[in-house]
Amino acid sequence: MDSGATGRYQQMMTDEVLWSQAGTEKHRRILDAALEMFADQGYAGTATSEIAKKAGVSEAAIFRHYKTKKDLLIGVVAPVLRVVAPALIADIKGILSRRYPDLRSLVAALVVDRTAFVRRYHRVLRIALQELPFHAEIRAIVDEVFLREIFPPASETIADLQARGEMMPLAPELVMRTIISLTAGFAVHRYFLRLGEPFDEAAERELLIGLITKALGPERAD
Amino acid sequence: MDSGATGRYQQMMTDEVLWSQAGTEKHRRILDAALEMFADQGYAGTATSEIAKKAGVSEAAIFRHYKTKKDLLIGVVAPVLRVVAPALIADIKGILSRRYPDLRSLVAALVVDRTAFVRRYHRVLRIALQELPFHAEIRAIVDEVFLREIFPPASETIADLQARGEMMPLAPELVMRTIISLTAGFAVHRYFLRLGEPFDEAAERELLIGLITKALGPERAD
Amino acid sequence: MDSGATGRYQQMMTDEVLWSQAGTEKHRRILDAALEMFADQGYAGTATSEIAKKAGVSEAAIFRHYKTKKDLLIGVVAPVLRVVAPALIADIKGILSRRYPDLRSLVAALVVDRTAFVRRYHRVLRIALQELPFHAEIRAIVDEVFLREIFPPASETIADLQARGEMMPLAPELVMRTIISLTAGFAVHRYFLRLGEPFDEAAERELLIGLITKALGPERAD
Amino acid sequence: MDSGATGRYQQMMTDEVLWSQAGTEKHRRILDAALEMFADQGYAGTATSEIAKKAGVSEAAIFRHYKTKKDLLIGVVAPVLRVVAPALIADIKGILSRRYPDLRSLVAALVVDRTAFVRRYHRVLRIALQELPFHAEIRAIVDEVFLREIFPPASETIADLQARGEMMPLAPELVMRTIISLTAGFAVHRYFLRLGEPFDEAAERELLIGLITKALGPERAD
DNA sequence: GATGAATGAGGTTTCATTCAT
DNA sequence: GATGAATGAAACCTCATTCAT
Repeated sequence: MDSGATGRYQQMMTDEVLWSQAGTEKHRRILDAALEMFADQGYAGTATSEIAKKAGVSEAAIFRHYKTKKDLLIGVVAPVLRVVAPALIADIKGILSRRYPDLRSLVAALVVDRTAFVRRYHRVLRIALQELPFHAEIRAIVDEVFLREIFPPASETIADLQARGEMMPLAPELVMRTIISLTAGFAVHRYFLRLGEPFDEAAERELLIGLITKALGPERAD
Repeated sequence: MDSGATGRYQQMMTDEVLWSQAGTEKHRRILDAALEMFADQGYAGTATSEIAKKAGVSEAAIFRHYKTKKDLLIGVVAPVLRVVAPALIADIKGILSRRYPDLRSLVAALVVDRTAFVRRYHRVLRIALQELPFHAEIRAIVDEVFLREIFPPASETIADLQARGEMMPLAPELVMRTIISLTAGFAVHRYFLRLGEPFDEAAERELLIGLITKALGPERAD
Repeated sequence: MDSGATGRYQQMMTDEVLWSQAGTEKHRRILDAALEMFADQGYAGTATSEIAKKAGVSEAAIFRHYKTKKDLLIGVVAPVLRVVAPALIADIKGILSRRYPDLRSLVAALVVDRTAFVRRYHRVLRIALQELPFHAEIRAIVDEVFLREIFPPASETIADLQARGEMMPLAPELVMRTIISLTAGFAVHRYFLRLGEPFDEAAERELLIGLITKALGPERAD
Repeated sequence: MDSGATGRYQQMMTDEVLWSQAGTEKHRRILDAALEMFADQGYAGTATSEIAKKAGVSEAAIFRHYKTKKDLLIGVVAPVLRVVAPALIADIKGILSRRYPDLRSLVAALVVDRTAFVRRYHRVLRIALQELPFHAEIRAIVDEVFLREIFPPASETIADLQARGEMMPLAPELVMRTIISLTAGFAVHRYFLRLGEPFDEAAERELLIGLITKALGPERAD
């Protein structure tokens, strides 16, 4: 399901690589269990004892690796934000360095890539999103990664597209917010609000691509 | 602060009306305190004792009115969803029953209305959003209100606009998702990610209106 | 066993008066249990669960009254230091305001009083002594009570005795240290190092009185 | 710093000699760390993990040398009590075997010796004192050393002095208690209640000597 | 001989909830 | 109707100790 454009990191970023901090098998199981339970029940709604049970370890084992429950949360969330997000950027650059016949092709490449990312890491992203308002530590990571690693290259690319007349001359922040909003709307619909309906992912993705392209495309003569 | 277009419910839905369940001053203070703390710290992250202290009542007083903590959550969230949302719809109908020179004017009327709504109730909405994944009760209310009270009239209106050639012929779900996504992106940026930057609300709103109009406007000849 | 000179506080300072903070019977039982266990096993060596069990209450009951275990320690120790010690002083003043045929009679009155005090409160005193090095809070109380309420009147009395030629002209600190050291040596021997031997309290007290009198009495011609 | 009268053991009893049980550098570091932490935080208030960290070894290393934490406590405290105290006695005997012009010279020699001892080992003594009530093992050592090695020769010497008319005919236990009480009062003031005041050690020691001499000296004609 | 990982038992504290007054 | 006291259960976390490597 991952198209070739998705980039190399998809294959590499197995959990073993992602959780390179975890030296032991048990440590990895702790992270796996925490990831799943935090995603399902929220951070505050999950007891460390539940995580321990699900991981098949003692509760004390958790606290050997993480001084506090909050440290565990960071331990689960940070790698994805720190390691994966920058890898994404590298891929975006690859995508953008190619030539596209029109904005639509570009958006299509981007969206396919992004939805694959969301599909792969949706549980961690869900946790990060849910806990963002309550944990300054997570906000700090997001701020840092975004401002330092995502915003500058993305701005550059947007400026480039706008210079070529392929995109409306909107502020880069607004462009990014638009793409993120619409993609997130798609993802929320798809992954977080499971309404049990059948979901034709490919078709939906095409519609999303169309919407973004239309919203951001160059102004036509009225 | 609420423009005239905002509709009648704004004036009516003071907290006293909203919390019509609350017969006594104390009851209202409990709901106020719970609203604020749930919004700030999340449901699971807020102790009933904290709510009691902030409300200036005994903990037992809370449990006189609500059998369980979860009941209190519902008591805080449900009125807005049940009372306010339908009132919104009534207003939307009013908005839509008028004639507009073009889609843009319509979207403008809608967006102004919606952002006022978000501004007014953003804390309750935040709670509802945050707790949606964890509480079937809230999901049920949202489902019910949405499916029964919001979706049908909105669909009808969308179909109407599409019939008039003012809007792309997209599925009503997608149209609504698009409006919601972009408005929510705006609101999140505005209310939940306080980055401390100055924020020119009127200008930003114009941009939002432009984006939605462009995304959903009728297909131009290529 | 308390001679008339012992003063009024002995009769008054029952635990009910001492623990006036304790509104409930259970609260008092908590303080009683904590007092006993801290004295027997030390603060760090006593679990709150043990205190709860001995008091016949739930562990949570302890933490309703005292936010932390340390607060409980202070709650046990402070009243004796704050309420009883100053009452002592008042009595000392009474003792000293009388006329005595010689230093020995004065020391006798004092020692009887002091040993009665130690006998009455030896467990709290033991705790205070044991925990003094580890808890700045207790040190602060001792400092305050001593410097503010004990030292000044005692100094005055000592100066008075020295002026009358009844006592060696030593610094008041040293006089007090001598009395306290010898009395404490007596008390430690008597109450804290239970060597199981029979102990003729009255006779020992006489010896103590003699020693103090001799040590502090006026210099004889050599 | 140690005057000549202090005796031979001062030079010998470096920690290396004292902790002759410790074969390795690490073992010695463990004992050093335990000594310091037990003195500062008490036995029950010190975690083995803290000791390990301060010693720069693994926690397991501690348990290689000592089966339990209590064994470590004994390992820290016993040598001083078993090795140093008897050495003291030997010195006392030396001191006492000399002839003194009067009781005061004798007391002076003793006190100088004893305060030097306290200065040298005050941390171990502090631990022993603190933990005495809670550990039968320590009490047993103290009892044994005292009853077997200190009491008999000291009694003999006291009897000797009393026979020579240099000392009041008090029970040897009381004589020893008096000396210990007053010296301990001095030491507590000096080492354990650091009140931050300047402290003229030599002058204070003279006063202590005077007090003991006066308290225990022969009865003058009244 | 030393360690890092692991743990069972238990530490203090908090929680939502009940109940006598 | 309101409260302060009370609590069982469970929260997070720490402890002394063991053991495979």
